[in-house]
This record gives sequence, C-alpha cells and structure tokens, in this order.
Amino acid sequence: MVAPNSGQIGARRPRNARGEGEKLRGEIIDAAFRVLSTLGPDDPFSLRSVAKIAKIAAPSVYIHFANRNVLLLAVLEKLFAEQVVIRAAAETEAASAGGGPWERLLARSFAGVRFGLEHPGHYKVLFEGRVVPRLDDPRVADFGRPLLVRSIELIREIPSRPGRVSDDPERLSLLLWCGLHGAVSLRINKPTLNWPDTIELVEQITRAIIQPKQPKIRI
Amino acid sequence: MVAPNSGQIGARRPRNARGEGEKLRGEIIDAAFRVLSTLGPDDPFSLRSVAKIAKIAAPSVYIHFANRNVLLLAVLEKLFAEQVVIRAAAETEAASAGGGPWERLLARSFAGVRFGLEHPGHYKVLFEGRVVPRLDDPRVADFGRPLLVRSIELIREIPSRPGRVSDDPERLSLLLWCGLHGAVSLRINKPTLNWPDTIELVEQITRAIIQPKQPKIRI
DNA sequence: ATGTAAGCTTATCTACGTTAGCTTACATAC
DNA sequence: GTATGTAAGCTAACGTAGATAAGCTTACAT
Repeated sequence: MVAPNSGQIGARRPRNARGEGEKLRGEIIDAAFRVLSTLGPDDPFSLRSVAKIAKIAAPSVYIHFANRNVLLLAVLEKLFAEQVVIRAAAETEAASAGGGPWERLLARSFAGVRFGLEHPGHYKVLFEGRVVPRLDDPRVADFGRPLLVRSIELIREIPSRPGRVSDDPERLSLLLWCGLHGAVSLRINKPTLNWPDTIELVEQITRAIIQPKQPKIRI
Repeated sequence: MVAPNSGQIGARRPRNARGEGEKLRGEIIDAAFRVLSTLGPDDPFSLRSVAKIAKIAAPSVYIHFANRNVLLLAVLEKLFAEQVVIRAAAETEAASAGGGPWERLLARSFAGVRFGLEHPGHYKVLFEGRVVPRLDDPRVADFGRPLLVRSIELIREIPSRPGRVSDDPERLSLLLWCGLHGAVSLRINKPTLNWPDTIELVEQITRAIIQPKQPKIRI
C-alpha cells in the first residue's frame, strides 16, 4: 500500500462535506492560478503541478474539468476579470482624489504596469501568450479587449497639446498600450537594462503618446 | 531490425566525409533555428524535434553539444547576431538613400518590427524569454543590449521639437524600444485588435517618443 | 586490412495527460 | 444503531514524449 496523495509529503487535504464537492472546483482554479504565478518563463503548465498545489491527486481534476484545456480557460477568464477590477479600482481611487481624465488614465496605466512587474508569471499568460489553451474557443482571442475600451473613453476626454501623432483616440489608446506593454514585457525579459523608476517610466510613455496639457504628476 | 533514423519516414541524411564532422554542428544549429521559427507560442523546444529536422538521430546532437542548453545558447547567439546585421543593413540602405539620423533610426525601427512580425517564433525567443537555456552564462542576460547602443547614437543626432518627455538619449532609446517591442509583441499575441499598417504604426510610435523636427515620412 | 571518424540503435529514467475503477465516510432509511 | 447509496476523491495503469548514457555499425583514409 502506498501513501495517499501520491507523491506528496504533506498532509492529505480534508475531504469536502457531502454536497459541497463544487468547492474543489474553485480550489483547483486557485491552485492553477498560483501555479501560473510561479511558473518560470519557459516552464510547462502541468495539471499534475496544479494537483500538487491543490493537494489532490492529479486525476481528481477531471471531476470538475473535462481536460487540461478547459481548466486553463477557466483560469484565463479569472485572470482577465481580475485585470478589469484592478484597473477600475485604480481609476476610482484617482477619481476620488480629484483626478481628471489624465490622472485617471495614468492611474490605470500604472496599475497595469505594476501588476505586470509584481506578477510576471500572470502577465505573461495574459499578454504574451504564455500557456495557451488548445481550444478554438472564440473567447480566447478577445480576452483583454475590454481593457482598451475604457482607455479610449478617457483619452477622448483629455485636452491635448498640439503634437499628437494621431487624432484618433482609438489609435492613441492602441499606441499607449504598445508602449506600456513593451515596458512591462521588456522589463521582465531584459531585467539587466538600465531601468528607471516605474512611475517615471509609465508617466513618460503615457505623456509621449497622449501629449496632455497637464505638466507634471504626483499619484 | 528497425529502420534507420528512428521514427522518420524521409531519407537518411548522407554522412559527412571524414574530417568534416564539424559540418554537422552547423546543420544542427540551423535545424534548431528552423524549429524555433515554427514553434507555437507555447510549444516546448525539444532536441528531438531538432534532430528530426536535421535528419539525424536524437542522440547524435550530443556529438557536438554537451546538452540541450548548450545547443540553445549557440542558437541564441546566432539569432542575436542576425538582429545586429538586419538593423545595420536597414540603416545602411536608408543612409545610401540620403537619409539622416531620423530616417536611419526609423529604418532600423521598421526593420526590427518587420522581422518580428515575419518571424514571431524567433522574436519570442529573442525578446520574450521564450525558450531559455537553463545556464547561468552571463552572456544570456546581456544578449540584445548592443541593439540599444546604436539607437542611442542616432537619437543624439536627431534635432528635436520641444516637448520630448526626456532629454536623455539613453532614456529615449529605452522608451522607443518599449514602444516598438510592445507593438510587435501585442500584434503577435493579440492579432485580433484593430491593427494599422505596420509602417504607420512604427512611424507614429517613433515620432511620439523622439519628437523629431521632420514632418512626414516615406521609406 | 584496419583504425577511427561519424553517426546510429538501444535503453533508462522522468514527466505528462488521461482512463478505469476503487475506497471512504457521511446522510439517510430502516 | 445498523445498513446502504452515493458523493468525493483516490490508486493503478497506459501510452506518449522527453533528455541523455552506453556502446555499436559503417565506410573511408591510410
């Protein structure tokens, strides 16, 4: 007879009460979430590592998810939903501190960048196509698009100096995303470059693209 | 008895002549190069796939490379060296067409971006940390830094309008890299966004960061 | 004819996704 | 209070793929 929870040293996880089996579903998603956050830049995402974190046997994942890809899709949804919340919270905070559209946009930008630097594993999954579910679920391609929408609205409200490279808020928002994403991605992937302070970096990128009338910043 | 070149359908590769065994080394690197270029965003880079492309048996790789990581390092070196050449060629072309520093910088930017869009597999290896050799070779961290140096020099020579977000050419070059890298990376990873023409994208990003006196562009 | 360079086969150990079917313990019925 | 159905999660096993070690085969230069 082999020890339970094959391959583990730790304690067996207490079984959920009868009728509460669905709890495990959430615990598995949480475990997958944690696995993704600690994944090296080139490590595979395995179901078995998820099971280990969740302290369950690998096949128990199949009780709640048809296969690895379905689990992955669920985690991706959670990750993107979290992004929406994080940025909205940052914007709300800036607004309640009296910030106008420029300050709010900056707050959103900074929140996104800070998240990426603090959670490179998740950032890579979200925006670098790291760990893709091999499903042709149409949702996958459009995850993340909502993040752009709010940015367009804010840009529309920001009074600008002359010298913007485009008059189209949608274009500006795309350019801004390019700059910010590039900053996070490069900083993660080329950490030995001569990186300035994050706030300064975000402000310079956002200012270069948006060219707001406002002069300096706090946040 | 099993067929030679285990697992292959194709013909056996002609053996190198005596004394020319080193040729295989180059062929293996080339094969690895090709494997990387066709790798999906989340596929593992395997020695066996390299061997298959090189039409040799997997263990034959060990004749020339101590292990998978050493091979990877060799391919990375080749990839980065190629980048230097590609950009230098673009700059030279712009220069011989009478371009000044602004046109040369744009040419370099465009060459880098176009490369990324045409070779996303390689781009991800170069700049997104996709497939990392698990070696603490100090060279790995600093691969790519030389690409920045030339950009700094050019920026120093470009007359600018007022309104730059920084006076420091080194900083500007970093910001520019962020913008361009972000554009390539996002375009690869979020292809369903509303992407403009590549030249326009590159020009807008470069112009926003550098704020050159020059008005419009051709290339 | 033979030594040796060039590349091959075989084999081992590890890890993965996934299937099949088993164990355990609680809630209810008697 | 004992039996039992079933929910919850487990073990065992299969087939695939990977990195790598050990040693074998083949054909050319001498």
